[in-house]
Amino acid sequence: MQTKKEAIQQAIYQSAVNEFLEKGFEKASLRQIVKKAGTTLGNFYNYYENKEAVFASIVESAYIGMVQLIKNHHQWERNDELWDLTDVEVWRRELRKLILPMVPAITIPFVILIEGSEGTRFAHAKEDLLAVMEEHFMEHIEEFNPKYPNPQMAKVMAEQLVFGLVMIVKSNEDDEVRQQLIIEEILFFAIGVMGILKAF
Amino acid sequence: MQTKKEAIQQAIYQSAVNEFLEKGFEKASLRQIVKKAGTTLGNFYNYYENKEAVFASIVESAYIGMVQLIKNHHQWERNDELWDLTDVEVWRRELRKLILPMVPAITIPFVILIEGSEGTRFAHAKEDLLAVMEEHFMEHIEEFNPKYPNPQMAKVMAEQLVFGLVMIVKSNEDDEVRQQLIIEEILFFAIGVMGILKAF
Amino acid sequence: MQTKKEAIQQAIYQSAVNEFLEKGFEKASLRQIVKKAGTTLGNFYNYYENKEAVFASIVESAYIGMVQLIKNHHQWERNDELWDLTDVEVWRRELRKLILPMVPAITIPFVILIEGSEGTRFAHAKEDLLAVMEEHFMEHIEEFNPKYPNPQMAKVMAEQLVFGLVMIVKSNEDDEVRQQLIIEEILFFAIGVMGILKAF
Amino acid sequence: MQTKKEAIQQAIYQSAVNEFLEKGFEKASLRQIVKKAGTTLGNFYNYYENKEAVFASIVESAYIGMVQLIKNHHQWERNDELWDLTDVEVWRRELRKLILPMVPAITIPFVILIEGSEGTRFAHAKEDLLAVMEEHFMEHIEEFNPKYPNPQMAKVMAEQLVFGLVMIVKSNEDDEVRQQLIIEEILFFAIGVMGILKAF
DNA sequence: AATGAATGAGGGTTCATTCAT
DNA sequence: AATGAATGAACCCTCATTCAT
Repeated sequence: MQTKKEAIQQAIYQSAVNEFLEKGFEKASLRQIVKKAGTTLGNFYNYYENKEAVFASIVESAYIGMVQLIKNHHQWERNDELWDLTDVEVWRRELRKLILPMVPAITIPFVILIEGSEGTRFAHAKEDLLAVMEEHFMEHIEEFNPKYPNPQMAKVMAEQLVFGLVMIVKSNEDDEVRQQLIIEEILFFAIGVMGILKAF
Repeated sequence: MQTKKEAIQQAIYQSAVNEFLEKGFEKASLRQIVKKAGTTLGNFYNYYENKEAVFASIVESAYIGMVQLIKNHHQWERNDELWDLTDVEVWRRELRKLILPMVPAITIPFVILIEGSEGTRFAHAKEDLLAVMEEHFMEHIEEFNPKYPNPQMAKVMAEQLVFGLVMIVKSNEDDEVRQQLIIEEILFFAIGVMGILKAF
Repeated sequence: MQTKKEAIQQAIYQSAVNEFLEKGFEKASLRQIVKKAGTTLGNFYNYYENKEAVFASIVESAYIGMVQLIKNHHQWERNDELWDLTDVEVWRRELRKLILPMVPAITIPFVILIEGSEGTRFAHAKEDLLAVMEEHFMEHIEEFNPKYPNPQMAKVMAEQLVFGLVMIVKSNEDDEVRQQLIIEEILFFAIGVMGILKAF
Repeated sequence: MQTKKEAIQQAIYQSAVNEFLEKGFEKASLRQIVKKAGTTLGNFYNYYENKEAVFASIVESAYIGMVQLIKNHHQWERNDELWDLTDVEVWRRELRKLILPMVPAITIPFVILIEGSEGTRFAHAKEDLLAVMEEHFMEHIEEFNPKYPNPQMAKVMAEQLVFGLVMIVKSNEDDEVRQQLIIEEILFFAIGVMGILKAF
């Protein structure tokens, strides 16, 4: 049975998720959070140490997952022959295998971590991820067309891809749909990147 | 000759641009703006009616430009044969002609309008633009592959493209470079979109 | 045998002693007290009525002792010939006899009563004691040099002596040492007072 | 002419002096300060950066004076023959010459610095002064009676003397009286210390 | 044109105490 | 006997805006 204590904690947690998702850490108002959770400001501090603590309780595991992902980033595409494929549908199938394990990490807490961490000790998370991804795109450029004249696109691609994943999660609540769209998103990037690299 | 009055107005304006770009309208602090502009809080109100007025003065013409762009969106790609091209380099050349007139609109005020309008009467601008672009992507889907099973990608694409343009402007101060990257960005989208549509 | 109930009460009591000694009544935090006592805020109220009650339980007997002391203050130095002595060492010996009975009253609770009572019903205790002692010093002045031009020193002496006793207790945990220093303290005052009175 | 601005600043300053003197930094309430100054909490921040800033404005020069005093502490009693005097009245006269230059430093801000600094960056000032004074008393013990069995009294003396000066300032508003009492206070200590050292 | 004083609302946080379980 | 949830007031501080000078 769920005790009342847990019910309120849950209510605060959920209300905080909504508030942080909508406004980010700094703009989020504890007064707003507790009001929507049906309790009082003083009582909030019986459940969480402070504003950052409830934020941390939301994003912490997403952060840990992200750190893992970054640590293993050299394994992201092991089979190099992937890039030789020309049939998009085959590509899609191969990508799915590659991407599926990462999908469960891409959730609302992940979105809050990326978009709403300013002002917290997680503020560096977004930049860390972007740095790795930029480097990753850079490696593709080096490999496929070292003479590509716009390497600044690596950074743009990194930010854009992360932002795209964030948008997919925010706009779609169903897990199946999210999964599908994430595959499409990454396929889209793979095709686009190869495309602009080819010609020069 | 620039009078002193104009100089102060300019200083406030520029300081406000920096502040709004960095923090958005709501988080921006008038105290910070006037301090960096070398004047005082009270004097600010001799030049602008209030916080939103200076924001508007920055963003207004970018907004008008955007509205124009939206109004003419059906003309964005007049020559349909464009999509039949297979040589990327030719595509790039054609796109350049198409895109160049739009480039001057994609500036810092545009970025502020898109990213920092929350809490102002321009808050809807971003959504308006996204709506048109989503519709635009939708039309491409209808035209090239009506059976494409993930039409939600139209929205993702729209948000992503706008965000990419914003990132390009924020990360690159040189006009030439911005222009170049904007072309690449749109080329990237064109290729990517055609790619994921092809297979189904 | 000490029951568990008594053990907790003891723990709270001791924790409160430390907290009140360190911060005084008003700055002391019940949360801090119960945490260090290993129990909870709610449970505290099963043992004490409120914050002031636990303070009173610490300070009460010291207060009663002090009231007794004050009531008998005319007996503090019965043998007037004491003041005729010139040999310091003899003085020290006589003072010891006089002072020893008072020493057990000068303890940590006494210190808390004097230093930390603000905000409680014991707040007046310090002033009461000081008033009597000031009067006492005044009597010495009257007796030995009625023309002494700085009778305000009586008040200063009173405050200083009490404060000195407090410091001795706070800085020295050993009973023997405390006793020794209290004798020295009072001897120091006796000599000093006689000294400044003599000359005028 | 005193402008209104200065009047309010003065009112806040004076109100803060009273509050800090009475309660110390931590217990002092800005709300109380501004209420007594006849203004509002928000307006306080037009005059001072924060609570600690107004505190600093009160004690800063007293602190600087104290640091100077400590730096020169080896000069406190240059003429060693002072201690050979037996006539108290001569002693009093010599002490007066020695002490007078220090008297202007012993003011209300000094009292606040010593008694009310906890929680501020001046918190160490009291201990610094006490350490030097304890050492100073220790030197006297070493010089006049190295076998004195209660060297812990050096610390007690230090705390007591400082406290005595504080009390003199708090209890007497007239500068002449303060001066007179400070002389007596230090004479009292000189006599007392020499007295308890003599016998062993 | 320029200053900055003044206001009032809102921000996060700590507190002693009460109460249902 | 024990828990800790709940309350409401107080804490320091920042804010955009108004206004008298």
